[in-house]
Amino acid sequence: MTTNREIKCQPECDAEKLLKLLSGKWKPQIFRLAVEGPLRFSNLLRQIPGSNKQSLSVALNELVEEVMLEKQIIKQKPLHIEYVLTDKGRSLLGVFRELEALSDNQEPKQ
Amino acid sequence: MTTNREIKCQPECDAEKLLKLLSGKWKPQIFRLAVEGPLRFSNLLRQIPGSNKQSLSVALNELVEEVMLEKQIIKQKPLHIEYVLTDKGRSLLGVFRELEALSDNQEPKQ
DNA sequence: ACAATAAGTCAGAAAAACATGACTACTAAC
DNA sequence: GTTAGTAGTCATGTTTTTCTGACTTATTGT
Repeated sequence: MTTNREIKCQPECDAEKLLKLLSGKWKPQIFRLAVEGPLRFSNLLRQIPGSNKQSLSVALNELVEEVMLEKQIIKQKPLHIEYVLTDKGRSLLGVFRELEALSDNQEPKQ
Repeated sequence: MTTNREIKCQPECDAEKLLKLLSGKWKPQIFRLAVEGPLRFSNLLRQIPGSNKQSLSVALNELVEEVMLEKQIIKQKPLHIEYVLTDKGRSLLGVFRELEALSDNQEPKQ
């Protein structure tokens, strides 16, 4: 009889996989930018100073693999690729909001 | 005029620090066990298969440092140490619940 | 004094994550 | 056919994280 079941997560549960998916070095920034609109590779490189092609490429592929982003080939004049937030990806915003709420509350700084 | 400000987080914001704090290899499991009651070092080692002293020690110290856990010396018969979830630590459960809600919803498996 | 239990620390090794620079593939313009 | 733009991959190297096993400190029991 477990009276306190506030977290029901098991060792290698989905929640932990999800957490891991969010916590790469550049993933949070990618999310942050993705909510503002479709991402393009070369833009990301410019918009995330200190990052690099390889790491961004890996991060994007992982996020596409987990259906957080969708990769779309835009067949227009200069033919390019857009990474768009999926519904699943969008649903993760709640997690970020929770995190923000906490850091706002707990470290009010003056 | 940013019309879509769903995430206001800046590159090295508190939310990302928080995320990083949660995402060590053993931290989520430590949290999961901490909500069920005070932790003891030797118990953790047994309860988290595959972990090791060094890593748990580092993780616990970080969590204590960030006031997620409190270290208490119990002056009783076999004199031992307990790591207890603080209010701050408890407030992080919301993040885990968000994560769980998502993984439940999105991968219903059957 | 000696052994046992609890809670670690420390140095070094191994594994995982991340970064760099050179290179590739495709398209379109000149 | 050469140049330029976009979107990468690849091999390699560096850095960070995690693991292992030996050692330490403190308390209690015999």
